[in-house]
Amino acid sequence: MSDQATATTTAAQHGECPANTPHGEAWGSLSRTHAAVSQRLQEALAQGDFPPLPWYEVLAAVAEAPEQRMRMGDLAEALVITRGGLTKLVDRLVKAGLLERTFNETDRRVSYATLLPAGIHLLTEMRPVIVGELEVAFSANLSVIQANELRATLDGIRADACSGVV
Amino acid sequence: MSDQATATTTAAQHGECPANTPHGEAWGSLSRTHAAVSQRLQEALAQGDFPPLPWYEVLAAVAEAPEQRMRMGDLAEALVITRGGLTKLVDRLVKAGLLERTFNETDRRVSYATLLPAGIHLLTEMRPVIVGELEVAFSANLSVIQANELRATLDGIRADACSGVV
DNA sequence: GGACAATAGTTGAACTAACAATCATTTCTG
DNA sequence: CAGAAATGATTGTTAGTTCAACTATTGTCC
Repeated sequence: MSDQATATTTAAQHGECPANTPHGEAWGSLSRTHAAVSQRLQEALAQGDFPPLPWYEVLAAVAEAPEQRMRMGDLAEALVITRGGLTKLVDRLVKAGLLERTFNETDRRVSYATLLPAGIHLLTEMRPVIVGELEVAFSANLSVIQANELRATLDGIRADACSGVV
Repeated sequence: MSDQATATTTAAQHGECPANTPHGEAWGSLSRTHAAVSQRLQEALAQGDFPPLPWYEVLAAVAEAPEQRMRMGDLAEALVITRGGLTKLVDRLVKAGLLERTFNETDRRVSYATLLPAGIHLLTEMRPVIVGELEVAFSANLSVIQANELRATLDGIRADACSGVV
């Protein structure tokens, strides 16, 4: 145990620790950048007395859907959170009068999260805050072309991460 | 401000919602990709009866630091989590025998999270799982050169997001 | 048509993380 | 040198998330 520890210690001290694969480094940057930007957005929202970031994500996702409504399962998948978590998140937005639950007559298992006028209104107030912060964080580093390239790269990675069980 | 809301409401109803700026889209991809890859890593770790992803991140960060130890504040900043959260996270790793707390004689405010042999050993077991999953997710989409470009891009964004208060 | 599996969503318990307040130590300043 | 400000870390509280179990509805296959 001690000799093994000594050996690894030496390796790390020499900087030849095998963690630093290019993809590992890229993942580290991705993870930390997500946390940093997310933190910045949360701060900006809190400063304006707005609800937390997940509320915005729900509203934005539903607003883009046809008829301003989405099935719970689809919404959970779009936000990459669990269905149980989404149920309670939507509960809070419903309680705040931003969403309502509507139902499907032909398949009574499914329920929709449907945008209410108050939700649309709040979304229009939150959006400039989000967009403004993102411009600050992204504009200095990314042209429009580069932003689209970045998006395409990340979407490709996500596709592999999801269907990657194969 | 109400006319502004009305105008935007109409826009949303017509599906020409202005949220889709290039930077906004890039952020959406970044956020969802982070969640998807993170989820995949968590699943792989759970499947091998390994501790959750944050434990790996702590161990990996400390392992790369000189003398396999880091000040709590620096570690929190590196992982982009709060100091309070880190205190309790390190508590769990200490309780598991992976880290120990050590102290600085010259400044007795600071404490270090110091890697123990068991932590080094666990790290060497977890690393191939993480690296393997990342290879699957990234290799199909990214050459080594592209991975480094992605890393540089993301690091630039993070720098702006952190120092961006200006 | 009726049992069985599959799908959609919700609920309760355990865990995790963030926020604010606090303690201890050090540094600055008059 | 004493007191105030700043720094480093921890603690209690609160809120949010996940996981597993559960209900309800629909589809499938003898």
